[in-house]
Amino acid sequence: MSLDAEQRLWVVVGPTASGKTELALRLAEQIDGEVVSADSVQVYRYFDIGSGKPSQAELARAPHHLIDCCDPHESLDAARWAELAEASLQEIKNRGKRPIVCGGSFLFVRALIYGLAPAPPADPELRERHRAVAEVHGRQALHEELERVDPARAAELNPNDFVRVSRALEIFELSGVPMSQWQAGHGFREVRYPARLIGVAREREEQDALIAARIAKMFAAGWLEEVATLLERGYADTRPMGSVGYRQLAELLRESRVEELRGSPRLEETREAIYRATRVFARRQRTWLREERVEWLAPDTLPS
RNA sequence: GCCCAGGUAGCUCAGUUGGUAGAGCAGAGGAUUGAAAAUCCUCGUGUCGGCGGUUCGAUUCCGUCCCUGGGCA
Repeated sequence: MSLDAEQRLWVVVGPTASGKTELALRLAEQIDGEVVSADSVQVYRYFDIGSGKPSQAELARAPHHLIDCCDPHESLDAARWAELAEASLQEIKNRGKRPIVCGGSFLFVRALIYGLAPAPPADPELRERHRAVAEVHGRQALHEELERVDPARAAELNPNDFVRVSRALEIFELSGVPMSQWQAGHGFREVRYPARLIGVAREREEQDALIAARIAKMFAAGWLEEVATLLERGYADTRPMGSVGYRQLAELLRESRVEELRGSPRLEETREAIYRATRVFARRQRTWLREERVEWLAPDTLPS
């Protein structure tokens, strides 16, 4: 192991179901490390099965951080996650251990490694206002508003991309400074944590098969029942309920009860839809990773 | 066997008053600076079921055959 590798922050990346958890655990065991999860759904308590949280047995193999760290109503965002992750890194170092970041939420990973532009944080009231404007006047109207205050950012965004248009407006309304200006001063140029990105290389077909197997396992483990319980407990409108799989199951459970769904064709259709949505998600993850320099390891091997 | 409704993109379907056709989903690629498992963008030639006929020209009209539903026997 080179000195350089020792000093850098190890980050296990890769598309969903590619084997990140196992690789991270084996690394942790090898170097006596602790795992910091970079997963936008696993941070939420109670969303256990469908988010693919590590099992009890896996959790026992190494200490884990940022799993179950917040309530589903809290809506943890990338900036807040990065703060928590930094705190975890510090804590681990103080203990004389080594952290291994592991996860598939790459904006989170980027926010940790490079930080985000120091623009103002999200404001729920403004977002609600933007939503209302878009509803009444259309997304175009919101984009036109952005064109007036931040033409540079407006030019980069498609008017339909409500989420980003709203965020750009929000930044200007809160700070009086256009988002494009905040970005120009930041640009992901400064590396705060030099990182070594590692992933498990998979053929496309193998990857699809792993996704299918994983979904089958989740249903066998009682995913449908988990979602039904979460809905009963009032988590219908939370962030994680909008994630892949939870979203589809929640919709299904809006009109049907668990008992009538078990083994039904409708459940089978939903399972198919979840499989497809997961593959689409994995594709988007692959797009993120193309940008980064990642060491792709053959399955069941460890980095040198 | 007869009657009715269909057979159009991998799937579900729209459409062409006759000038060889387009949506959604799927699939592929891309973007991504506090919603990120979110959000958004780009990419559509397919014997328009087969064979004949009418026509300058048929996926469209006519005939016939095949297939799939449904009804009557």
